[in-house]
Parts: sequence; C-alpha cells; structure tokens
Amino acid sequence: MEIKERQLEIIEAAGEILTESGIAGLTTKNLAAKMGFAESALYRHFKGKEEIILTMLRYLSTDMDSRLTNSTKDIESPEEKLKAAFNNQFEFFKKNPHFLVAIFSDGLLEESKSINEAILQIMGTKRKHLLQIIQQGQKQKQFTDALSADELVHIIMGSFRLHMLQWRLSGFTFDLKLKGNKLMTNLLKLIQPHKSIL
Amino acid sequence: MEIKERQLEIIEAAGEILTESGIAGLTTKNLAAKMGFAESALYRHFKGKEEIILTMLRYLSTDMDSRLTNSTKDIESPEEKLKAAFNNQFEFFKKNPHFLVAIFSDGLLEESKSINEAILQIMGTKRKHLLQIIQQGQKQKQFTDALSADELVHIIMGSFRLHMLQWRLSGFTFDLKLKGNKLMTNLLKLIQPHKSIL
DNA sequence: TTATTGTTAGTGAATGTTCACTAACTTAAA
DNA sequence: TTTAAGTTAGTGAACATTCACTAACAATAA
Repeated sequence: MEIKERQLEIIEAAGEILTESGIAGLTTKNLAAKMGFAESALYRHFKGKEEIILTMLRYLSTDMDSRLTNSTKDIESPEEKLKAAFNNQFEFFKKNPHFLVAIFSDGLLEESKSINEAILQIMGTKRKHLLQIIQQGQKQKQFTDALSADELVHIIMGSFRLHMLQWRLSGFTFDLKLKGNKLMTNLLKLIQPHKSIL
Repeated sequence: MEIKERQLEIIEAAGEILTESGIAGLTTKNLAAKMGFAESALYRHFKGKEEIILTMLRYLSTDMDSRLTNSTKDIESPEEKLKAAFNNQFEFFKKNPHFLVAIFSDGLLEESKSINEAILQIMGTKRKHLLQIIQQGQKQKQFTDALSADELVHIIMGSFRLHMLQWRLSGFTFDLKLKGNKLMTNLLKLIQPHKSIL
C-alpha cells in the first residue's frame, strides 16, 4: 500500500478539515477547495471518500508504529522510554495538529466497518508500545505491580487522550509538550512502586 | 428552560438513534420515524434540529449535576463518595447508553458554537464534582497530595472516559459497572497517600 | 345549550441545499 | 502519442425545513 505524494497532500488536507470542522466539515467540496482544485479531481487520486479516510487512518497507524519504535529503541530505562514515547507523540502532533484525528477518531465511528477497524488498529498500535514498556518496567521493579500492566496502560492512555482533547478544545493555545511532560511526571509519580503509609 | 414531556420523549428517541447509528443516523427523517409521526411534526416541538441536540445536551448536564449531588451527599468518606459517584454514572449509562454521546460528543463537536458550549458544560459539571471530592480527600489525608487535586482529577476523568469509549467500541458487550469498579479500585490504589520505596 | 375562537399535535407535499460521485472534455508533460 | 491531472457541468439521493391544511379538544360568551 504505497501512498503517492499527491495522495499524502490530500489526506493532510483532510486531516486539517477534520481538526478544524469535525466530521461534518469533511465534504468532497471542502476538501477540493482546500486543495485548490475541483471536486472531480479528487477522484483522479482516490476511488472515493471512504478510501481517502481509510488511507489517512492506515497511514497514521503505520507511521505511529515506526515512530514509536524508533524513538524508544536506543533507550534502556523504561521510565525514559515512556517519556521518549510521549515526547515523540507530542512533537508529532505539535507539528501535525491536523492528524489529531488519529486520537479523536471517535467522530468517525460507525461510518463504515473498515473505518472502524482502522480506528481500532491505531489504538491497538499505541497500546502495544505502551504495554511493552510498562511490562519491562514492572519486571525491573521500576513501576508498581499493584496493578496489571494492562490496567496501568489504560490509565496512562486515558490521561493522554484527555490531554490531547483539552489541547484541541483550547484551540491549541497551551504548550502541548510542556504540559504533557508535567502530566507524564505526574503519572510516573503515581505508578512508582510504593507502599501505603497506612 | 423547561422541557415538556413530549420534548423529552423526542430527545430520548434522538439518543437511541445516536446509539444505534451514530451521529450520521440522526436525521429528521429517522427521528420522526422513531417517534411514529411525520417529519414536520418535529417542528411543533422544536425550532429545528440544532435545538433538539442542544436541549438533549442541556438536559443531560442538569440531570448529571443533580444525580452526582444526590448520590454523594449522604456519604462521609471521600473514597466512598468517589465510588458512589462513579457507580451512579455507570448505572445511568447502563440504563441510558444512548446518552453516552454526551461523553463522546467529539463527533458533535464543531457542529455549532452553542453545541460546543453545551458539551464543555457537561465536562465541567463532571469535573466540578470530582474536584470537590478529591480536595476533601486530600484534606483528610486519604488521597496523595503529591499531585494537585486538578491533576488527580485529570487522570481520573481520562481513565473514566477511555473506559466508556471501550464499552462503546465493544458494542456494550462487557459489564460496564463491574469493570468500572475494578478501574475505580485501581485508581484508588494509585492515589493513596504513599511513600516511594526508593 | 350552542356558536365562536383558539390551541395543540399532527399530516403530506414541496422547497432549496448539499451530498458523493460521474461523464466528457482539455491541457501539458514525458 | 500517450498518460496524468486537471476542468465544467451535470446526476440522483438525501438532507433540514416550510407550507397550507386538519382533526380533536378547551375555554368563553351569547
């Protein structure tokens, strides 16, 4: 599944529209306008609208997978791995806020079966990477094992998603990375191995 | 802003459609069909579609506010309050899964300015209640103060939202309350006041 | 008691708009 | 000369909304 240059430009434009105006704004008319050509020109590059969305989601999943792999592969400490993974995500979305749809594809939900699968794939990719890191950290006694790795990942992913949502709702006004690192610090405090003081 | 009985029936039908078919399925045609009358009859009760959605969201916010107040007012312990608040939410959404749209209204996002505000209002209501409980718990040294109340609330809300999203993605197949209580237990473990063992 | 008047909740037909998509044609570069 | 990437001008379907109208009921005044 190779993506041509022009196709990439189109799915980037589609991402921009989704971020700006939500799913209802993503019409062939708006997309063509953003690209600066006629609606019909879209069909030179894609079979139809669904293929545009699918290509975007699949591209995002693949890209995120390799980004997360690369950004953590040279790091030993699980704690640092976690930080690196999140920083990579923050930097990516800071540079490409239009691809925030990767996180908030809830709106695309139920559009079609294959779109649904593509969304699950993205969440699965993220979860896969986090799970690996958390499991390693638990083995090395750097993270608590009062909770299973799955359960820790859930809490981390949930916090991360809400962080991104608030950034979007704020109109991208605060520093995603700065505030994100604060959140990461907070999460790390909580998942430290610890004994109750009671 | 009083809601008449017939209006309530209509926004309930709208919620059902949202659950079954998502935002794309919520058309005047489908809504009228579900109500068993002609499309035009909708306009006897609401100015337009936007007013229907707005009324639904505002009703939800008000309702959630009083539910959360009532479900926690007779409880002393902040920990039990937290449990009660979440259980109240779980029970509500189990009974009215169609109103999940209020939580995952990302899809509704940017449909209109007032809809956006109504969504923010719902999140704000939830946050307000949690913040109160967490602050009380911190004062009584039952929750950690390694993080600010705001920061704890963020993590709790994020986990809760993801829990609901997964329930929806699963097609409402798992037991929301059961799994939700497990999540609550996990969160309580993490936010206990604790000292690092390092 | 009985017209008068108004209200509520519905109908079916029609409106104009927007949607994704297509056919036929043009232009320019390889 | 062929092919890629665009154009204009359309399509039918679905959309929210408006229209004139009606049946059933309630309140009031003659």
